[in-house]
Amino acid sequence: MSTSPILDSVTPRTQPYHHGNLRPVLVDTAVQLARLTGPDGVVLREVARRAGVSHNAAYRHFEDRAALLQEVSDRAMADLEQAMRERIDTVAIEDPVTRASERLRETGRAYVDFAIREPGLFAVAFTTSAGPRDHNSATWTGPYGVLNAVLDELVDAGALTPERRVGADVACWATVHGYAELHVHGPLQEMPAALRDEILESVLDVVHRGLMGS
Amino acid sequence: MSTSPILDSVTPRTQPYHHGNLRPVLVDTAVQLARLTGPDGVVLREVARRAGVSHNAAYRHFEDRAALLQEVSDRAMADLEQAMRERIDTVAIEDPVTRASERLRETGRAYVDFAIREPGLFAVAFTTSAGPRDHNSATWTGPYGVLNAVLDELVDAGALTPERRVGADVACWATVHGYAELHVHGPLQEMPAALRDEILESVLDVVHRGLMGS
DNA sequence: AGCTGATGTGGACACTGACAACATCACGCT
DNA sequence: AGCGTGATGTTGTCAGTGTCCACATCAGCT
Repeated sequence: MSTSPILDSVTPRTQPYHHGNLRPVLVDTAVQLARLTGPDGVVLREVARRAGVSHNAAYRHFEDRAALLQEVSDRAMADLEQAMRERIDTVAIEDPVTRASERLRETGRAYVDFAIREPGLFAVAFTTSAGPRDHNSATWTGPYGVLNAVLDELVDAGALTPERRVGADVACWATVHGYAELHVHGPLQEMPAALRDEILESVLDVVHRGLMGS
Repeated sequence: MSTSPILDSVTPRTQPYHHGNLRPVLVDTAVQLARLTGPDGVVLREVARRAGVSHNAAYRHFEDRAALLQEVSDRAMADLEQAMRERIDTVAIEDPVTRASERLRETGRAYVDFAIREPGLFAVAFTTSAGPRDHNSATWTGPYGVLNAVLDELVDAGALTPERRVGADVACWATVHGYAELHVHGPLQEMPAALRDEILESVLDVVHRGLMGS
């Protein structure tokens, strides 16, 4: 049936018509783009291009561009959580009080470091936020769950009173989140890294004293 | 020369060819759009449409879409600053220490309130941030300048030691900024207003204790 | 063998930011 | 008085994007 063997050997699809594994590849590609350029860089057609597939192919796996972005956001949140867990586990201190305190500090440092190291992912993580599913701290997972667990350790160690435990999660979260935002996308972008780290320590001091007294 | 008097009486431009006052009108329109839809809503063609002018007219007054957005950002920053100043001036307390403390709290409340009340402007204000021109707190104006002034009042009143004054600005800023972000664009959007205000007070308590001891 | 549903393609449409060529007009110079 | 010149506004165009629709391909079941 071939009119020309040349066309037949050159033209035939080097890739099968059906990719077979497209969805995860699309997500990976989108994550890669998000790391480079943030939320606005996650362009449906560019993702398809890099996946070696036609534009529109993504619509078989995602409702929307927003749906794909949400997937990237979930991945970013998971990455952030893991970064926090890893850093927390590096604390090797016996005394329960100082141990819990230091673990809280590492939580904050990990949060800010992640934002600095992965600005694109950090941005995507908080652009399409479905928010905490419920207001019950116990069942919550993700970065917020990690923070809550560490704060509970402080209460168990007797370093944080139950009264001050109320709202402490939001206070900690807001502080490191704001610090990260101001440095990553905000007006403090140009601050040298050394100074940034130094001031972060003093900010963590403020939170520590505010929660547990001097 | 008119082929038809009807066309001549119907067609003539109701508006003069040159707008005469376009630039400020464009900025106003852009601000209006930003309030409704945030940074992404500031669409050059839509701004021109609402100003009753053709697309591209804006290019005679702004280099870029980014340039127009920067103008909106400046306006938003000025609005935020004014909101803070107004709220600060409502504090009517004699005792210098409690007066300065309360003025600091009002600074934070005003910041968060503005973000809640004008989410679009708040977002634009921090999207295109040129950042503090210099790291010298004295010459700085805008919201950051207001904060620094209030913190200096606390030092003058003897409530805040000079050592703890270092980095206090960033600590305060980060806390309220993070609190605002989490509530305006972030995972805490769905929190009821009453609870939001209540927790903000406890967060401000943490900052107060952290800076000035219990 | 043939059907069917899932998956991928090609083509369109409306929208956007940006550029280039042209139109209009206020103002100053001769 | 006339002219021209630069600022301002317009029209036309291009590439790029998200999304919809019709069609192509193909694996697996009947």
